[in-house]
Amino acid sequence: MTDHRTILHIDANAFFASVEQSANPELRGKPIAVVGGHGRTVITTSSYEARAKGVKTGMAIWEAKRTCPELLIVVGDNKKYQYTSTKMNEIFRDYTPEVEAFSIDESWLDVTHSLSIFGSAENIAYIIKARIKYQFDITVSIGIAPNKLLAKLASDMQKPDGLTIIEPDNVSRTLEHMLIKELCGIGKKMQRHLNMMSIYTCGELGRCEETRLTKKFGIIGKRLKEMGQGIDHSPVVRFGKEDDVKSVGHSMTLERDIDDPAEIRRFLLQLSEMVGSRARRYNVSGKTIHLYVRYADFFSSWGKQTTLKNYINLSDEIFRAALSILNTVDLEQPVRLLGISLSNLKHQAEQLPLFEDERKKLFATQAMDSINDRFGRMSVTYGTLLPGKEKAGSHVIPPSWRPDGVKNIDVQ
DNA sequence: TCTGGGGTCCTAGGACCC
DNA sequence: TCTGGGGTCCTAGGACCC
Repeated sequence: MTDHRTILHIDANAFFASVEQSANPELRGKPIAVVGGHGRTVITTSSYEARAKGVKTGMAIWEAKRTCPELLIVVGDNKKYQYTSTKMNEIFRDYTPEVEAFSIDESWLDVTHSLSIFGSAENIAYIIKARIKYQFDITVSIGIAPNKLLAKLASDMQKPDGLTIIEPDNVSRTLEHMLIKELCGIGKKMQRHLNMMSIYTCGELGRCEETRLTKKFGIIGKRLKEMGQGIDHSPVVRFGKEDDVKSVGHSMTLERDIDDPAEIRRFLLQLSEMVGSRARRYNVSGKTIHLYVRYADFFSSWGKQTTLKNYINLSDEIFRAALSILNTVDLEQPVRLLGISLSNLKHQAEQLPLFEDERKKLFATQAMDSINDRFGRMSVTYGTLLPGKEKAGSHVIPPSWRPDGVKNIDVQ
């Protein structure tokens, strides 16, 4: 069995910051940072000019400003990023239908069957770079390799505006001295465990006795050895062919820590509406509700879940379930963050409820959802929320956001 | 005014059923 | 009055990714 694939991994450099600089000439060439719109936000992305001065993702604004006083702060605009990402992926699909969006700013392309049309993978990469630069004034780093693991590794090797090719007969030479943490899938903990086994490089990982790895890590031991050898058979999964979404959730860090039960309930209702409206938009309902609380000290937190008999996706049903979880707990500290997610999902058959009052409720919900879609989240909501002035603020969507929505469910 | 938000997958232990 | 055991569903928690 031969695996002669040619895979591209395309990574937009400093994506959110690049989009902002592209949209506003006054930001170009300057250190800028994109942040969320609320009080306790952190740096989501920063431009290369800012990174050169020590600004890093995850820093608090004051911290970043201390590192780089001339830093320009830009509140993120999700719509722009979604639009640009979707358009970029349309460009990718000019070269192969096999395009998989890994996140809002990263995609894999399987160009194996496009090579005869476009000449070479390198050629495709250069054309894509030029088109993205011309159309959006954004640079991308591209990796070309025989599989997804290596293509992603390659795109990371030169930034920004890089193009790195790992030829099949060059794989072992490339991996020999590559540190294991560079591999997608090996994080801090795994790195520490492997280091304790005297494994530091991919070369060492690939040569490690498989039984030694399976003894320590169980089922993934085999996979780890393969990763060290640069083996990866996972396919590029094109748009619309992804697995169904497994959960829908939202969380928010509050502007200030709160302990007033009524206030906590208000935020839970708001989260329930965010989760519910998205579930309804995807046409899914779920029967497991998970409530997550982080306390004022930041370090202590808990999560509790409950599974219902019925599948639900109405905001007030989600709210009631979250509240029933909360009622089983005595809060130990003021609350810093609240989160709700809905899982155990199934696609919902679209059918009208039998009874008049249920139909009315459904129509009311749909009307509310469509108004919120047009005029922004929470334009219309339940009465309990109205007196409150505090809202979640505009959250910057995370890079894990996928163009065209979440996986399968949003695509047609 | 220290430290965001959205996901997936895996494991371990208990309940319950046949 | 021993101690089976496989399968499924559930909760809790951790590691990883962006």
